[in-house]
Amino acid sequence: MNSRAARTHQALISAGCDLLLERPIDAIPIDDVVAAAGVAKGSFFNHFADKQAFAQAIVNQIRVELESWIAEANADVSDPLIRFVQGMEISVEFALSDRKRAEVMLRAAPRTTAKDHPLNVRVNGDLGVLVASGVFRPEAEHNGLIFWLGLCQSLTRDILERRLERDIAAHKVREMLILSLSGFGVEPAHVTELAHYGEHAIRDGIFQKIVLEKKRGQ
Amino acid sequence: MNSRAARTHQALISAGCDLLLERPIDAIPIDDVVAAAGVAKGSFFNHFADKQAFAQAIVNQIRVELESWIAEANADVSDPLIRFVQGMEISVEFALSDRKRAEVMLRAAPRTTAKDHPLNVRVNGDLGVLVASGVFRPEAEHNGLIFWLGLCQSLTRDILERRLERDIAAHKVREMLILSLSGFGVEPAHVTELAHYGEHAIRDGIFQKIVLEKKRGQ
DNA sequence: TGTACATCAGTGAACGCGCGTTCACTGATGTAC
DNA sequence: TGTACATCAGTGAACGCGCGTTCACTGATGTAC
Repeated sequence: MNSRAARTHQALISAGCDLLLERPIDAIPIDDVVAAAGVAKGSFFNHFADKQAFAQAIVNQIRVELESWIAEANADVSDPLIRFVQGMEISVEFALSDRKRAEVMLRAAPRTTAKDHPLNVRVNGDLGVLVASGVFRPEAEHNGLIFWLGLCQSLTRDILERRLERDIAAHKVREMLILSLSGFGVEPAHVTELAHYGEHAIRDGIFQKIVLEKKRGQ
Repeated sequence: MNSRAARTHQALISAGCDLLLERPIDAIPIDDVVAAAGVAKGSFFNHFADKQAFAQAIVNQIRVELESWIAEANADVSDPLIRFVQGMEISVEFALSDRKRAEVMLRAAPRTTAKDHPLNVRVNGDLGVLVASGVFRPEAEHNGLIFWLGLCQSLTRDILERRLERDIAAHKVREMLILSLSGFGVEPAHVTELAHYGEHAIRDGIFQKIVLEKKRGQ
């Protein structure tokens, strides 16, 4: 795809993303998309088979980005518990530094609880290790994923809905980590340490670089 | 409203509910609704101003039902912790005995985390009492609601998505209660007791009567 | 580097149909006497 | 209880417009020589 085509393609995706913030895809006429993107109506069909494929493409692009962020943040981390916790932190960073995309993704693809969903398979593996090694209590083995995903999603939604500041969000991450890691049965001293670390990771924006780099790179 | 009108009204709502299981409201032509309800197209507009009002009416009816179930189950319960836990159990019972409505509600109205949402205000009050009395750890005060709602919703979604049997769901409730109540800081012996009670409440369907009574009463 | 040609994306007017909404008419239900 | 009338919901054909999709044409980009 040459650069002109790439520009048009991205303009449509971006415009679609903006519009998806306000209303569902079925309530968005293609006229509105092309007007916002500044291209002719016919161009839309050079790039997407139909409106559904368009919506799919938008959500896919976001999902792939999020996956790549998580992969990058966890690239050189060997402790499964740190990887586990960083998943929450990346999600929160996503909500803070790329609000529009985060909101569109949360709305369009309510996170499935399936263990074999691409976003979950890594998390679930780490969870198994943590139970096997006795860091997490045995009850976490089968339902830990549902537990964890539910509260990560709830936390992210709260940050997005209430447009929370970074500092407030950081504090919230600390408390959520205390509640959830205690629930998993992690030893209290370790919980405090991880929660403290998590709060500062968000407050200091240590994952911000990852998110913004990828955002610019497109 | 006379009985003929009431019948038509309910036929439309029921048909709409069935169709909402498969696709979003914008993808459902009114022709399909009236065909499924067995009434003429014009009747639709005797009852609803437009399609959006129709969707709203469906979700409202479900929300009111769920609220009344929770109110009924908690009517003569004075212990805030029991009320709290029973909220999860009613949600699960809802998913088990009235799958269609539960699924439509979960899809249409992703539960907000707002403290003043009608469904949340009672829960949040109980939470405050539990923190003040030292049953829950202090970190639960501001973020306990998000934590709790997130995992209740995640649990319900899992049961609906995977069409879980009652026994499996009951076991899941037990484990989720262990994880979450431990997270809140409830004393271990009490956690075990509540989780055990919760599992049997679902397995024996003690809230089923409430749900089915209201369902039939309409 | 310049020219000629092929390819590929962009353009926007036109089409047409799906679907929301209306409305004049019919038939049922409720009420007055 | 029966009759006459008013009210109210049901009916479905007809309308019309919003919007998805097409297409013939234009202009830009890339390539061969």
